[in-house]
Amino acid sequence: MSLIDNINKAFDHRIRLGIMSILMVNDYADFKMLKELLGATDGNLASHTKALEKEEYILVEKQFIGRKPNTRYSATKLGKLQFKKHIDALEKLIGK
Amino acid sequence: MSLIDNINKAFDHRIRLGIMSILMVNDYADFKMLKELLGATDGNLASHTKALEKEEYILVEKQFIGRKPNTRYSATKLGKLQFKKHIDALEKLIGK
DNA sequence: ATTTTAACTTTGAATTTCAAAGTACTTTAA
DNA sequence: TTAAAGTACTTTGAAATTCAAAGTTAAAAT
Repeated sequence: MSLIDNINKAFDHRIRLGIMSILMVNDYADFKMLKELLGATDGNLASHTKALEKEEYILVEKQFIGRKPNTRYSATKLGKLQFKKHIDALEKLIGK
Repeated sequence: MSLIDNINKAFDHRIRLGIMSILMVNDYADFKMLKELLGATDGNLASHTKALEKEEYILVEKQFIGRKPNTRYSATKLGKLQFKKHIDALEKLIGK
């Protein structure tokens, strides 16, 4: 068991780290919100949300608000758990 | 200025994060030590140290110990500074 | 009616990651 | 003493990932 075993590969990237951080404190965030908060381009954000969705760390819900499409994201129970583990591992790694 | 502006891309990867963490508390670490602590393969570790070297975040020194080649790494002043900034940014991001 | 804006998705090129194989010795064992 | 095994990396190139440009579809503004 190495030093970085509990560092989760899925959260290695700063945009995915950002997405999860946002979804830990907000029940939902939509595409636009994530995009603005993270300063990501559309395609880039889409691929990172897709990666987290694939791991089942976030849930994607598509709906219409009025007549406009809207995609909103939330963290799954698994995602929250794994993210917490990741943070703990990070703290252990850097906190000494 | 977005949420993740101060998250340093160079430290996004867990192996590079591990290397820097080790070099923050140890003046030096050699290839073998990094490899064991991080559980990385040779080629993989080499490419991550190269990436950090390119940014001038670590210093690479090659010497012989007895008759064996030995490569040791240390964090540069810049590397330490940038890593601290990164950690601060991480804490801000995840600490609520 | 036409242009602009919004909210994404698709695409594929560029970059990054990774481990297998290679290099250049040194050490051990026969 | 010479062959086999180990050490300490480096090189290579295939695979995976990242990224933004361009595309799509429809709404809003002019």
